[in-house]
Parts: sequence; C-alpha cells; structure tokens
Amino acid sequence: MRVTIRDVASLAGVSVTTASRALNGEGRMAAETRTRVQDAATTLKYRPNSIAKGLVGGRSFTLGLLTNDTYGRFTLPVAAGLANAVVDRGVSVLLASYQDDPELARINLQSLEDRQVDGLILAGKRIDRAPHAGLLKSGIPTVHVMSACDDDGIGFVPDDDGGARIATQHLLDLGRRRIAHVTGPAAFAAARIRAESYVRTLSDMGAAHWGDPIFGAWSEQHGFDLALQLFDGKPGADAPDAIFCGNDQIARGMIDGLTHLGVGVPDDVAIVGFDNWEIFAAATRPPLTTIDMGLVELGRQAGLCLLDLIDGREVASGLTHTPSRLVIRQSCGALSTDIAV
Amino acid sequence: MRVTIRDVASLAGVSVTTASRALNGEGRMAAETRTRVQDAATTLKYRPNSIAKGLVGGRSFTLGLLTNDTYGRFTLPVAAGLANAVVDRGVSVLLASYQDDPELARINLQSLEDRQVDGLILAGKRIDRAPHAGLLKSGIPTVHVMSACDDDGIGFVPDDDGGARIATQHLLDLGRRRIAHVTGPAAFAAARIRAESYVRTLSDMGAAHWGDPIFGAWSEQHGFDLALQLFDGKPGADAPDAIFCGNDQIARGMIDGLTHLGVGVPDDVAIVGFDNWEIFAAATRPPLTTIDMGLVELGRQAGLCLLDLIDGREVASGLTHTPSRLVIRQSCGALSTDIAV
DNA sequence: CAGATTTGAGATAACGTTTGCGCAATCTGC
DNA sequence: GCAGATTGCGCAAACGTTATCTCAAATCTG
Repeated sequence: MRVTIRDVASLAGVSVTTASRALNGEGRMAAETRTRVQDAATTLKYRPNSIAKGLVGGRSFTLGLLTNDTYGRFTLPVAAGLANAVVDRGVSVLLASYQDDPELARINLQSLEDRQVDGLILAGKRIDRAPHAGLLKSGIPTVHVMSACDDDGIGFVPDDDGGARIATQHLLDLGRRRIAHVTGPAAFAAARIRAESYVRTLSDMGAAHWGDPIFGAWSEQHGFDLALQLFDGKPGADAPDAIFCGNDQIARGMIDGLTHLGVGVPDDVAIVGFDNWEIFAAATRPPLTTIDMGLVELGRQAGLCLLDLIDGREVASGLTHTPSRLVIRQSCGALSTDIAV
Repeated sequence: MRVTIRDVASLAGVSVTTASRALNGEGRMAAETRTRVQDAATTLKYRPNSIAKGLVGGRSFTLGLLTNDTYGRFTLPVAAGLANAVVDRGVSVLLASYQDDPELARINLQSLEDRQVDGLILAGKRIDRAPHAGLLKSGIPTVHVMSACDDDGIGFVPDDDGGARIATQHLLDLGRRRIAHVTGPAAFAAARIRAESYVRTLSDMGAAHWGDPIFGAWSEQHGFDLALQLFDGKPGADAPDAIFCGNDQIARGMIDGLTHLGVGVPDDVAIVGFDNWEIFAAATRPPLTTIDMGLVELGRQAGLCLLDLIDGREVASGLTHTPSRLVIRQSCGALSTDIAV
C-alpha cells in the first residue's frame, strides 16, 4: 500500500490536519513541528496523492492537449515544451489526438472533461484554420496553439512576420540585392504573411524585391522546379543572388535544383529556409540556414499562460507571436552562429 | 457547478447508491428504476467525475507514456495509436517526455506516480537500448515500446526481421537477382536484424546476395555515396539490379545518387526503403516503395496489452513484434497496392 | 397462511486530501 | 494577576464516487 499522509502524521505524532499544513507550508505552527513532519515525510518517502488533492480542491492539476495534427510535425515540440514548463508546478498533460475525425474529437474532448482538466490547449497545424470552433461550449480555460481563434480567445502562433524579416534581413546584411521568395500556397496565411514581410522588409531597407513572391506547394518539387525556371539559360546578372524559401522542403528542392544546374550555393545564390526541420536542414548540401519558429518555447509560453488563466490572473486576449530565430548553417555563406531576435 | 450523481439521484427520486448502480449496470433493481435513472442522467447531461471514481477505486484510468524520443519521429504515431485504443475504455494517456535528461526523467516519472497512473508505457527510440532501466523500482504495470527490456518484461517492437524479409522477397518476386543491401550503423540492432533477414531470405530462396550488407550511417549522404561507389564506372551486368535500403533516408540518397549518374529507377535498379516516412517516401522521384513498421498499430497493441495487465489478466512476458507491411509506390516497378503480411 | 427466500433500494463508510472552526495553552499589557 | 490576544494544534466536514451492509416489502413454498 502506498504511504499516505496518515502514515506521516502518525510517525510525526501529529494529526493529519497538522501534517497537511506542515507539508504545504500553511497555517501557524511551531517550527519544530513543521520540520518533524517534513522529516517524517522524507523518511517514509511520502508523496501526496494528486487524485485526492484534486478531488477536494476541484482541480485536477492536469491540462488537456487536443490536436488534429496527424503527423505530429508541430505538435510534438509544442507538447514537449508545454509539459516540461508545467511539470514542476505539479501539472501534467493529457494527450488527445483526433485525426481530423470530428467524432473522435468529441469523444476525446469528453474524456478530457470527465477528467476535470483544469485547462485545454487546442492545437492545430495552420494558423488560419479554427478546427476546434464547434467544440468550445465548455467553460474550461483554453488557449489555442498554431490555429486561429476568436477575438476574445487567447492564441499562440509562430512569428511568421518576424521570421521572414530576419531571414530577408540576413540576406541583405550579406550584401545580396536580388532576393527572390519562393513559398507555399497563397491559401495559407503563413505563406502570405511571410511573403508580405519579405516585401516590406526589402522596401523598408530601400531595396527592390526580385520579382513577386512565387506561391506554389510546400514541397521539394516546387523548389526544384523553380530552380530550373529561375536559372535555366538565364544570364547570371539577371538571376537572383539569394532566395528566401517558404519552408525547408522548398529550400531543399531549390538547392538540389541549383546544384543540378551547376549554380553554386552559397557562392552564386544564398538560400534561407523556414522551419529548421533538422532532418531537412541538416541534410542539404550545404547545410541549410533557416528560421526556427521556436515551437518548444511556444509550448512553454502557452502552458504558463494557461496556468495563469486557471489561477484567475488577468490575461490579455489575442494572439501572441513567439519569436523566431535565425539558425545559421552554410547555405548563405555567413559565419555559423545563432542570432536570437 | 458540474452536475453530480447526487443531482441525478434526486431528479430520479432515488438514493445516490441506487443511481450509481443503475448507471453502472450493477446490482438488482427494477428495470423501470434503472431506466428512470438513466433518463435523468441523460436529461442532466451527467458525466461521472473520473477523479472521484479513481479515488475510491484506487485506479486513475490513466496511463503514463514516458519517452526519450527527442524528435518524436517514433513516439507520436505510437502515442496516437495508444491513446485512441484506450480512450473508449475510458482511459487517457499522460505524455511525459524527458529529453535524455535523467533528472527530467525522474521528475516526470515521479509526477506520473503521484498521479497514480494505472500503467506505464516506456518508449525509446532504439530496440537495443533500455533507457529506463534505472527507473523501474515501482510496482506499476509496465510495457516497453521501441526499446529493450528484461526477460520478464513485456515489450513491443517493430518486426524488423519480417519487414526486411518482405522487402527482399518483393524484389525477388519482381525478378531481381542482384540485390544489394545498404543500411545504418552495425551498432544498431535494427540494422543488424534487417541485414541478417536480408541474407537469410535470399539464401532461403536459393538466391545469392550481391556482396555483403553495407553498414554506414542512417543518412541520405550514406545512400548517395554508395550509389556513386556501387555504380560509377561499373558495367551494368556486374552492378546490382536492386537495392534494399535500411531506411527511407538512405533510399532517398541512393535514388538521388542513381539519378545523378543517369541510372534509371526502377528500370535499371529497383529501390526499397524502410520506415514509410511519408515526407521522404512520397518526395523521392519516383515515389518510394518502402516498409511501414505499423507504429500506430504497435501503440494500439501496447495499450490493450497494458490494460490486460492492469486488469490482472495473464500476459505472457517477452517481446511482441508488430507486423510490418509493404507499401508499394513506384521505385520498384510493381503495381501500386499495399500488401499486408 | 406462516415461514423462507428473493427482490429492490437506502444508510453508511471509505478513498486521501484540504479547510473552517474550535479550543486549550501561552503570551501581552497594565 | 487578570482580561484579551495570540499561538499551536486537532476535530470534523467536504469533494464525488463506489462498495458493504442492512432492511423492508414482495414473492414463493408446502
């Protein structure tokens, strides 16, 4: 049988009440009593039962993470940051993933409610979709992650704008002046925001952008095709000398395409990606300089914010953009150090 | 305030005891009474409080998933399969990821114990490592996933042997006779098992293997390098006509290398990968035929097994190998259908 | 029709913890 | 040295549920 507070109390020769208060640092009591109880707890390796604690307090010290991110590309870093941010406050995270299946979503949400979760993190995979819109009738404190939310909701999303700015700025700083932008479908807000930021950054710095942003798929193929299209048969002076790619897959395809054409990276063309998806970014030749969206940090912030919300502290509604940072590898020719923003 | 069983009981005009029994389908009682209680519960949208249920029953209806898989490549599919397998038994999954940090592991495990998890899934990323060895002093029912475990432990791992066999067999079935194998470091059991299975399958079928298995890194680079090494300047009749690659990244590099050399895939050389990591397998040109390790199913089995263990049912100790299946795309020239094994 | 058995349902305790209230014992000010 | 404040601690209730025991009424038995 597990050791309960009763055991601690009897070993310390006090009542259960006193034991509870001693361990929680509450109530008035002789310092000697308090340490005696604490020693007893240590001796017995006492650990309070979260369930019982939750029952009386009406809190479960549990957060629910509901996600529709089938693949886990975004959710897992977020979940790791989240869980580790709250674990030392005694809070754990329940994982519930419905694979875009509304019925599964309902069951999972219900299960979380039955479990009296103190708060809910609703995680998506696109910042312009609100996949959880219909679910939110409950009064549970909620934050949104990687998805859209109501005006009075609280959301955490990557700073696409800032990320695109530092990517573009980095290329400018390296002396590039003919900077193109190849990115994903214009239907994605992330693609549009990054493209606008790219345009704005260039004009803010008094530089011209090289053609308009080129929207397409989030795929290697798109990058590869565009490499051929932009560089095949084109005189060097007219072609871009840098390309900011909307994600690492596009960047990967772009580098492959350029290599195929014999265009040097980074000597002839500098490439910046977006996502810092290790498996791609470290595998390109040369290794890819790219933007890290700080998803772990995003999870951490969302978790701490949710705890504040639960504790009744005032939290401003609206979207928080977690800072992105530039991870410098070798595809731009810069010295390799991280620059936080 | 949440509606409790007390509310249901009073609406139905019975005692709390009777209400509990009616809803759980236990005890003797008039059929009319039972339906009356159930109707009351429906009317009030009553949902039992898992916490209270757990407190009295000594069970929390919660499983803990402890993982050191930093990147989430393996853990997330497993977690999804696991959570969805147990959710309709009213069980949820707590996610705890320590990033190879022993201290974090301790804290997380402690947190899971405080929460009275009914069972533990210890997930790793290599089948020949037991990262959780030191942690297991608690008497909580435990299954291991994607990691080694004691002889009297219960583990679930992919069927590397079977996967390698169907991969090799597939190449044989397509008439290939000079089949090479390029894989990861020999230090990985997964690489060794796959290599042995490849050798055995060939000799079982009376075929010779083309050279010895070539160990190296789990990287695209390794695949690319080997493509050059195996095919550069080699007359067609001496070179392999098929290559079974130890994972999708190697396969990716291999295809890139072959394409670079002008060797046709699948016409000149058929390629099979391993992992079915969509992002790679679908991005190669041509799309990659590969082995799917069935990680979602693995998670499902581990979850159901753990529930059996918790319920005191007899469970045989030892390793269970979840079947792998061949996912046919276009890198081997076969018709595109899935073949289960 | 009296006793035995079954049926239906309630009272109460228990799970492990926190918390409001109460009550001695000690301290304080004059 | 005495009223009142303070200190130190325990009693008992509460959280929502299930489980054990009890008991009256209904039904069966011969």
